Amino acid sequence: MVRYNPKETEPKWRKAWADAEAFKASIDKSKPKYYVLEMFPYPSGRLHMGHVRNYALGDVIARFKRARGFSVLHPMGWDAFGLPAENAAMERGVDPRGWTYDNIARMRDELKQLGLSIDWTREFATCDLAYYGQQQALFLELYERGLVYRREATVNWDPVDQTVLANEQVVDGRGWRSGAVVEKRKLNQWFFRITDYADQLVDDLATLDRWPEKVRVMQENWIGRSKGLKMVFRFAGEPPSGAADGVEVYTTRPDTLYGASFVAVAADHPLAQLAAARDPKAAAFVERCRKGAVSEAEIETQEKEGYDTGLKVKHPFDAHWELPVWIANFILMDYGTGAIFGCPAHDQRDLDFARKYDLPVRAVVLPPGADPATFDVGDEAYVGPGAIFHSQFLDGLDIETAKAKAIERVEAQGDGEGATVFRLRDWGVARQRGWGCPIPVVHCPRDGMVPLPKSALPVALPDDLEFGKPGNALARHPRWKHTSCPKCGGPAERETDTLDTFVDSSWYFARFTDPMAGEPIDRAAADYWMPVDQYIGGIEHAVLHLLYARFMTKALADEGRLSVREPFAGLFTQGMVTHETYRRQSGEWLEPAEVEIIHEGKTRRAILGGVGEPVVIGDVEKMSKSKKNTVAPEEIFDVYGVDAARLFVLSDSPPERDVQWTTGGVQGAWRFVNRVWEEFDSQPAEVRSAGADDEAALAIRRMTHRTVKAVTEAIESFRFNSGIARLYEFLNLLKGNPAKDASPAVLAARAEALSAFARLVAPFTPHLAEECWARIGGKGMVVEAAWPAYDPAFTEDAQKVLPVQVNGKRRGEITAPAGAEPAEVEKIVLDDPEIARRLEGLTIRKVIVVKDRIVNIVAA
RNA sequence: GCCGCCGUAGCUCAGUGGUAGAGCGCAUCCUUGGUAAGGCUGAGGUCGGCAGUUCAAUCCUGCCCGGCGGCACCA
Repeated sequence: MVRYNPKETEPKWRKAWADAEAFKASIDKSKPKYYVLEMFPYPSGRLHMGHVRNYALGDVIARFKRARGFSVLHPMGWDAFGLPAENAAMERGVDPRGWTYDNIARMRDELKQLGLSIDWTREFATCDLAYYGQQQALFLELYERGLVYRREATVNWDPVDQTVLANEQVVDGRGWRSGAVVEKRKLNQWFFRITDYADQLVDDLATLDRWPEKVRVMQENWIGRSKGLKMVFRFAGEPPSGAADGVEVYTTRPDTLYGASFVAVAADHPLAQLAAARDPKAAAFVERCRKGAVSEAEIETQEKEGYDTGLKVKHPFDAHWELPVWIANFILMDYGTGAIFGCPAHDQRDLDFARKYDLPVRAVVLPPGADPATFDVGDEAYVGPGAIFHSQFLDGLDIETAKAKAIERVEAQGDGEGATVFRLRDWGVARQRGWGCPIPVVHCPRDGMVPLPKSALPVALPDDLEFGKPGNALARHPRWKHTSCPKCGGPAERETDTLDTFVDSSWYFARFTDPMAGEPIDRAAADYWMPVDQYIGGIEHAVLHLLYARFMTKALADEGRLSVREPFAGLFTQGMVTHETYRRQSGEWLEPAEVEIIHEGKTRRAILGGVGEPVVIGDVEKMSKSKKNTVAPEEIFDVYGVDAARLFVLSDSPPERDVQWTTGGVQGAWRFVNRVWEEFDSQPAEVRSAGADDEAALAIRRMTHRTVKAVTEAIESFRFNSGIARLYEFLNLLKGNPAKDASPAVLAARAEALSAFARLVAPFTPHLAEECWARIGGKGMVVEAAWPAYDPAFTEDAQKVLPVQVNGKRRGEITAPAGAEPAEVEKIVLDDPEIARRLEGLTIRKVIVVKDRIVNIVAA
C-alpha cells in the first residue's frame, strides 16, 4: 500500500500535460467549438481563494467539454493597467511596469500550480504594448465613426484617486475603488457614445437566455429606458428675454396632465440661470442648490426645496389655466429635459413638494371602487391603476389609453411628441492617470484636437514615468507629451489622459482568439471562436464590465470587426469564498491560524492558540485582508495538495452561492482524495474477463452507469457540488465491494467502474484522475480520453418497487415491471394478500396509480 | 418602497409531489506495524410560520416572519 502523495504526483502530471501540449487550442472545423473564459485577474501578485474557485469552476467546464469532443479555447491573461500599480509605485518607490510584470510572473506560477487546462501560448497583459497599441487603433476607428467625443461635462471626481469616474463606477456616492465621497467637477472629458446603443443593449438582453435573470434585470434597470412625452408648457404672456417661448418637460404620465399644479426646473436649467440673473433671491437659491449638491450621496438625502420664479406657463389643454414655474433641488438637469410638470396627487415626490409649499393637489386617477365625489389623497400619492376623472376628454379612460390619447392631442397641437428617455449616460473614458493606455490624439495650437493617423501607432508610454507624487505622471513627464502635429507639422502636445481600464477589458476576449494578430482582431479566428460560450466571474461586474463589453462588441460588429453582436452567450456568476471571523475581546481581528476551536458537545468556542485567551467568533464574511479571515491558497496546496483544495471549493456549495471555507471541509476533501486512491490501488492490474454478472456485479454496473448519467447532467447544469456528491456515493459502493476476495464478475464490474470513475472525477481533481488512470492501465492520459458513456439499460430498473398507500398512509409495497400500465398495476395490488387484508371491510372508492412511482387506494 | 435570492440535522449544504440525505462535528466501540492516522455503529430533523390545491405537500400556489443582495428624488 502506497499512500497518495500529491507533492509528487501533481507536478508530474502538470509537466506531462505541458509536454503533450494537451490544452493548445486550434481551429478544427471537424469539431464543434467551445470557448470557456473566466474574467481575467488583476495581477495583484497574490492568488486568493476567490481566484481558486473562479478558475476551478471554469476548468471543470473546459475539461468536460474537451472530453466531450469539443475544440476548446480556454485562455488566460492579465487586466494589468490601473491604480494599484501607481499606488505601489508611490508607496514603495518602485516602477509600476516592473511591479506589474513581477506580479504577473508570480501569479502565473501560482495559477499554473492549480493545474488549469489553459492554453498558455495565448497569454497577454493589457499593459503589453502589443495589446494597448491595437486598442489605440480601435479608439481611432470609434472616433471616425463618431462614437468618441470630447466635451466639457460635470463629472464624478474621486479626490483620493485623483481621477474622473464613470457613473457606473460611483456606488452610493463613493468611488468604487477608493471608497472616497465623489465630488462633482466640470472638466473636458472623453466619452464613448454608449447611449447610441441604449435600445439595443436593452432589447438584446432578451436573447441572453443563458444569463442569470438577476444580471439582466440589473442591466435593464441601469439603462432605465422609459417611454413618455416631451412637451412644451408655453409662457403666459411675454416670455422672459433670452428664453424660448416655453419650458420643455418630460413625463411618463401624460394621462395626469389635468392634475398638474406646477412646473419645476433644475437649478442648472437655463431658465433658472435667467431667473437668477434678474432676481438675487433666485440667485441665492440656485447657489445654495449647487453648494449643497457636492456629492451624489448628499443629493440623494437632502430635503426637497424650491423657489418660485414668479413666471407663469399655460396649461396645454386650457389656455386660461396658469401654472407657476419653480426651481427645485430634486430635479436632475441631465435626465429628460431637466424640467417636469408636477402632479402631486399621483407622485409622492411632487406631493411632498406641494404640501411643503401649499400648492394645489388635484386627483385625476380614481382607484377602483372609490367614490369620485369624495376621493382625495392625504399624504400618500395614489400611483395604482384606475379610471381617469376630472380630466375632460380623458374622463373614464384607463391609464394606458389616456396616455396615448394625451400624447396624440399634444402632438396634434404641435406642443411636443412621444419620446424614449434613458437613465444611461455616455461612458466617460478618460482617466487622469499615467499607468494606462494613452489616448492617441494630439492638441495643436493651430489645428486643435487632431487624432493620430494609424501609421503613428502605437503611442507607447515612456519608460521613465515619475510616480513619486499624486496626480498624472504622464502629464508632468518632461518630454513625452511634446510632439508634432500630424496635420501641420508644427509643435503640438499629446493628450495626457489615458483610457479607463474598463476599456481594456471590453474587448480582450476577442483578442484571445488570435493574440498575435497584426490588427486588433483577426476576423477569421474571431468568427470561429466567438462568442464566448461560457463566461464566468463575480456578480460585482453585473453592470460595469458586462455592459461595456456588450457595447464594445456591438460597436465592433458595426465596424465589421466582429460577426457577433453579443460577446457572452452564457454567463455564470459565482459566489464568494467566505470564512468565519475572529476577534479578541479588545476587538482586534485575529487570523484563523492564530485561533484554536474547541468543541464541547454541540457547542464550540474559540481560544487564542497557545495562550488560552477567549476569542469571539464573529460573522461569516467574504475573505478579506482587513478582517484577517483569509486562508492562503499556497499553504493549503502545500498541506493537502491542489486537488483537495479544488475539490473542496467545488463540492461544498452550489457554484452560484457563497462557499464557506473550513478546515474540516478541506480535510474531508483530502480524505476523499486518499480513499479514491486506495480504491484504485487495491484493484489488481489484470482482470480476466468474467462470465455472467452476479448480483453484486450487477449492482456495481448499475451504479456506474447511473453515476455517469448523473455527473454528466450535473456538470451540464452547473451543479458541480451534486455531481461530486454522486461520486462520494459511488466510492462508498465500491468500498462496500472491495477487490479483496471478490468474484471475477465483481472484479470486472469494478474495472469498468474505476475506468469511468477516473474520467468522471478528472474535471474536479485532474492530477488524481491521471494517477488513477495510469494505475489501472488506462490508454494515454485522462485528458486525451473520451468522456464515459452510459447504457440506459443499466440506469433504469426492469422491475420497480411501488409503495402502496391506503388513504394516504403507507400499507405495503408491490413489485411491478417498469412502465407497467395502471390497470396492470392495479391488478397486482389487489391480488396482494397483505393489501387485501388492509382493505377488509372497506369499499374501494378510487385507485390512483402513478406510473413507476406509487399506488394510492382511497377506501371507506 | 420596488425587484431578486435564501430559510432542511449542532455547523456548512444537497434533494424530491410519494419512507428525509452528504460532509464536518458529537457519542460508543474497534484498530494501535497506515498512527499528528484508519475503521464500525449510533444519536440528532413538526424540512421558517399559517392557509390553499391534491388521494398525498419539505417540494406547487398565496399570505406572513426572518436573513442576504440589487435598485431607488429618473419625472
